[in-house]
This record gives sequence, structure tokens and C-alpha cells, in this order.
Amino acid sequence: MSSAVQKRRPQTAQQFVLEELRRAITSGELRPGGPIRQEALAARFEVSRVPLREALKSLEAEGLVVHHVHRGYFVAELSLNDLEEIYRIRELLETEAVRIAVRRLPDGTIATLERIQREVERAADEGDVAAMAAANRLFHFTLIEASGMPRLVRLVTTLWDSTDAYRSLYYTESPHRKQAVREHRAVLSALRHGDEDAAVRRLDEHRAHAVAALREVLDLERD
Amino acid sequence: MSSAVQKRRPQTAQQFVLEELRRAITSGELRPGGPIRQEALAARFEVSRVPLREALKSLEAEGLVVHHVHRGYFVAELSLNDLEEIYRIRELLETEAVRIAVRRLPDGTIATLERIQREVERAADEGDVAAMAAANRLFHFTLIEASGMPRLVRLVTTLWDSTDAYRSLYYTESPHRKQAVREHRAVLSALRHGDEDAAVRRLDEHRAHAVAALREVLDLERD
DNA sequence: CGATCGGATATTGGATCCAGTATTGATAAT
DNA sequence: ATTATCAATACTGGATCCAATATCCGATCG
Repeated sequence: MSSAVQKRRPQTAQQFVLEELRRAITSGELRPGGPIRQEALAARFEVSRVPLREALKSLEAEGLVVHHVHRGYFVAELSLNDLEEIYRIRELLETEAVRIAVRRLPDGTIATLERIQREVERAADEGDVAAMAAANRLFHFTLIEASGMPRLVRLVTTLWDSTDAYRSLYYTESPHRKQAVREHRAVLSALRHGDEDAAVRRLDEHRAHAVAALREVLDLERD
Repeated sequence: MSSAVQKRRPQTAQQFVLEELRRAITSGELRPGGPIRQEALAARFEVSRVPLREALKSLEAEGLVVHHVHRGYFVAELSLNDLEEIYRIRELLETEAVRIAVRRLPDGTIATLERIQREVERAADEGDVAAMAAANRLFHFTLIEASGMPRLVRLVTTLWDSTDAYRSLYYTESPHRKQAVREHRAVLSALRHGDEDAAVRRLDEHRAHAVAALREVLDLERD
């Protein structure tokens, strides 16, 4: 419905800072484990520390940053165990969302998904990692939001956010992008047939491949 | 070294305010839908509005309060739809937690659960609603925490918190308390036999009864 | 030479003050 | 009488200032 998404600057400083911080963290610009210097960031965003701290409290609740009393905020660092737990929880929640969504699939949803999928494939071909990540995310959430379960969607959103910095690693490699494209096509095919079980199975495989790739990457990075 | 452990008074004002606010909301002292007047609450807790606002940001992320720009915070109000969604999500997450927990049940867990269950029964007999709610919660979380999945536990915790104000309604009636006692016994029995499926089934029933009761209560309260 | 203590500095936590927005209530016009 | 207008008020959002705590680094002592 609302596809006219213009870059409206948020009304309050905290909303602005929240968006900017989230982008900085999920893009990896602020390194996992690194400290968050409030004075410096406030200056960079041209706000005082007050709205910055409120934004950080929101991010803390989402698990993007951690807070130590009198020592400040640090970008959250995820171990392999953490990642596996997050993906397992995603599996539980997304499976439910997709099952409900398939049963009540609103008109035009499949057409929308196909349109998004074309963008995914374009980005995959051109090796545009950022666009690939964005389109991939849009694909999944278009489906999940069709469940009509707002809290479920919100939980899944925070789970995706908390691993965004790691997911980008995954899409930098062309074979992974091609794999994701194939898997999306399989999901779409299942959806066209209204086959709930098949759709869930395809998505599970999709997720499992991502976890396996992350496992490799993190093992390599170990020093 | 470390000073002697006193009455666990939180180190910072926001931690203190966060605990007090959570208690005030989950106990129903602050009514669902009601506005949160920052100046008044800050005065009551003898802090400034700054730590109060940071605590409110945390509670917003947990879903205990909602925030409207330039209008302030309000205690979250849950519709029956919301409650049903929350219980459904709890079912998904708690089922996983319990399955994992049963497989790796640490020594002494069952003994601990039996001890807690005695407290549940005592509170149920005496009609001590607050103690009943506390012991019931402890029972469930002792089991859930045995899963060793910290994020899962955290999610389930926030889901419980967000419905605490409504759950108390449930335990005010003696038949409901007796029912809960019976259901806990059934869960314990399944656990003693290491029967994962049975334990999950019992807990599902336990939850379903709670939802049914809430449905009644909310229908009655409709005016 | 290593460990420990103590002060200087950096950084966070909190209070107060100011600005901007929403709400309220009174007034006026139809 | 009803509604629109607009000023007074209440409350939130944000900036600045101050206090409390941690960290860093050099001096001192074993």
C-alpha cells in the first residue's frame, strides 16, 4: 500500500539518533565489542548526550549494545553460540509467522514478492551487497508481516537487526548470493501452490545455509 | 575487595526506578492505558526526570509502556488479541526451552522444583495471590532457565512481564489456583519420568487454561 | 624489579534549566 | 446553543552543567 517512502527526517532527535546508530552498528561501521563514546557521537550527530542515551537504551533492549554501569555502552559482540541461538529462535518464530501468513495470504502479496525477488536477483548479479541485504530482508518481512501478528513481527525484526552486521559477511561471496536466489525461488514456488509445509521447509533450509556459512566465517576469523 | 552485600539497592537511579516502575505496572497500581506523568513520578521516587526517562525507554522496548511523541508515555493496554498473540509466542518459545531443558536437566533441578511447588501449594491454600504469582513464576523459570539459552529466557521473561498485570486477575479465584496446582504436579510427574513430550503437553494445557480464564475475565470487564 | 598506592584525567550518571508542542479553557462569531 | 479561534497552561524533548566513578600513569615501597 504505502510504497511512497520518502526520506522524512524524524521529528525528534532521539529517533534520528536511533536510526543512525542502528545503521552504524548493523553496517559494521561501529565494530562489535568496541566502546561507544557518548561525547564524540553526540557531537557527530549534532545533538546533546540526552537523546543519544535514550536511543542507546532502546538499542540495549534490542541487544545491539550492552551497558556496564559507570563504564558505558559497547557494541554487542556475538559468539557462535549466540548466533546459533538467535537463528534457532528465528526458526521457531518465523515458522509460525509463515504458516499463518500462507493461510491468509492477502491479494497481491505474491506479486509483491515476485517484484522484490527481481530486485534481489539484480543485486545478486551485480554484486551489490548492500542492495542484496536490503532486498533480501524486504522479501522475508513482506511474507512475515502477512501473518498479521505485530508482536511476532517485532520480535523477528529485532532478531534480524542483532545479526545484520554478521549477515553482510555472508553476501559478499557470489556463490552465497546465487544460493539465496535459488532458495527464494523455491519459497515462491511453494507459496504459489499454497503449500505451507513446503514453504516452511524451504525457509528452514535457507536459514540453515546461512548459519553454516556464518560458522565457517567465524571459525576463520578466530585468532 | 567487595563490600558486604546489603539490601541489593541498585547502584544507579535508573535501575532503581526501572524496578519500581516495573513493579507498579505489573502489579496493576498504574492502570493500563493511564498516562505516566514524569514530574510526579520523579518526585515520588526522588530522582530527576532523566533516569526516569531512561527507565521508561527500557520498558517501552519490553512493551510495558507505549510512547507518543510530545504526548508522553502510557501504560500499555492489551486487547484480547494481544494477549492471545503473546500466549501463542510463549508457547512456541517455552516449548523449545522445556525440550532442551529436559534433555540436559542439571542435578537437583527436580528437587528445586519440588521445593518451589510446595510454596506454590502453600500460597494457593492460603489464598495469597501475590505469593502464588511469585512462586508460580519461579517454578516456570527454574525449568526454562535449565535450557541454558539466555536469549530465549530473556524473551520469555519480557513476555511474562507484559502480562503480569492481567495474570493476577487469574489467581484471585480459588478454583484457578487449585487447577494450577494440579497442572504443576502433572508437569513434575512428567519431568521425573524424563518424558519430554508429556511435559510439553502439560505445560500447553496449563497455558491454555490461563488464556481461557483471561478470555472470560476480559469479556466480563467489557463495559 | 615488581606490585601497590594515590592523584590527575576522562567518561558516565544525574539535576536543573530552557524551548517547543499539545492540551485546555475561555471567548467570540454564526 | 454550537463551533471556531486563540491565548494560557501543562508537559515533554533537549541542552547544559555538576557530581560520582572508573581508568590511567607516575611515585613509592617491599
